[in-house]
Amino acid sequence: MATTPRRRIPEAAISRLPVYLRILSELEAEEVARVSSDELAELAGVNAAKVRKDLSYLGSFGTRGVGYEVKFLTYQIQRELGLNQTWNVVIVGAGNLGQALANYGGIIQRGFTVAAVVDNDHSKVGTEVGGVRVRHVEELAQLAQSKDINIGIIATPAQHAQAAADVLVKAGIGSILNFAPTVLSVPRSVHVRKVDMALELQILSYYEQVRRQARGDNPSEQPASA
Amino acid sequence: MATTPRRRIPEAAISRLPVYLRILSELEAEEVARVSSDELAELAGVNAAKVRKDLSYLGSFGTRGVGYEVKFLTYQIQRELGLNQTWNVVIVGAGNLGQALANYGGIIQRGFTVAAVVDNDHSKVGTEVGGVRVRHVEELAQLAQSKDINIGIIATPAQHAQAAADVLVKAGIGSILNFAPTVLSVPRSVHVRKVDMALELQILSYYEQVRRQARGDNPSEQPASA
DNA sequence: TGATGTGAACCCATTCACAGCC
DNA sequence: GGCTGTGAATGGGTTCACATCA
Repeated sequence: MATTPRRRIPEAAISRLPVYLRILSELEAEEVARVSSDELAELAGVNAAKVRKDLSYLGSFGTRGVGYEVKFLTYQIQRELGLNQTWNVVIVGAGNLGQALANYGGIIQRGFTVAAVVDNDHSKVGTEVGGVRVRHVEELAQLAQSKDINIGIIATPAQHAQAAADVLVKAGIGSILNFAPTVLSVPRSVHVRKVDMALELQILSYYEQVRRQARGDNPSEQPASA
Repeated sequence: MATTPRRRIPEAAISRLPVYLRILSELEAEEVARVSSDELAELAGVNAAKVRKDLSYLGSFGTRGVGYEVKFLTYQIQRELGLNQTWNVVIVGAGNLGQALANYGGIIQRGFTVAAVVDNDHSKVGTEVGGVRVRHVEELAQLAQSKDINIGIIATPAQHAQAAADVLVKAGIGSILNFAPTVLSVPRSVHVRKVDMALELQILSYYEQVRRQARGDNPSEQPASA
């Protein structure tokens, strides 16, 4: 026990750390050595108090009157997020999306390795996707163990997403990234995050509609072609 | 004025409405006529009070002692989100991602039409992607006007994302869905939503690391192979 | 009776404002 | 002097619990 007392960091703050991290890596590429909370806030599109509060959860890594050392802060955030180690992921579903994800090197980037790709379709098993041979989904539990896989990506059609989640959970995987347009039912201890373009578009639709109504437009069902 | 008094609906509630909508459409496909807040909550993975509160922002559409009429509630949520009309979107960037988005019919679904695809690369202009001819990004403002486009999707490489956003804003587009791993700087009135797999994975990494530490593991940089 | 709709209580997140330190 | 770090104040969102009504 007592590796680190590990203060509880609010979920909202955690979700912003990767944003700061990305900005810091850009700054490092530009050989900027130090950054203030004001600058970082500007670049991250949030306010400075939030940046300072978020960073203060990690510890006191800044220098009063000066700012934060870019490299040091990068290291600390990576450490906090667990990005100083490699995580093995499995992609469930070797269709279009699964293949795209496995091949898109820019997405599965430093720190994440596609250790396995599985599918329930026997005709796909054995083909090569993103540098690994596709295995049958029944082998998942065994693969997860032997390859130390902790994160699963669901890239199946909607109707198979829940079954995919069940298999992942049974294989002992605790974190799931869900690309299927489906609400997954999983034990409370499992973390699920969702990537869903349709949802995002529908939310934007709302704000566009508000804008339209504010302008006084009255789009009675179908906007006229004139 | 006074199209609808339009009460302010909390952002958090808005972001859940598309989830309810999707569940309702599944229920409708299964020919379920009524649903209670308890059932809906279970299917949406939230608690029942939240469902009732969210829905109450739209009006009193349920029946006490009974529940909600699936079709009627669907209609009301669609209406609230502006999904009873068609939105035209432009995709900026005709590379791999842009092409995938334009072609993936399941993503650009009912209510959204890919009215234009633009790119800054002249060699791509004129090719056909997702049923439309790619136009040069300089034509965007003109296209936005003539085709009544309100939503832009950024599918460019990171280094061009801000320029893409600038062009969209200048063209009068008020809502942006950003697939590039970049924080966009836009006027406050513009709504931006982000789809970013790498960010999501990094957040999951954090929770896996917490789990690992809770188990007492001590993965000193590289986990040993034993 | 049973489920909605909603004020009130609670809780988490954001922002303020300034003490503390370089 | 300037910027961090952080208690305190504020605000928004969630949950509770019950009055209300079919």
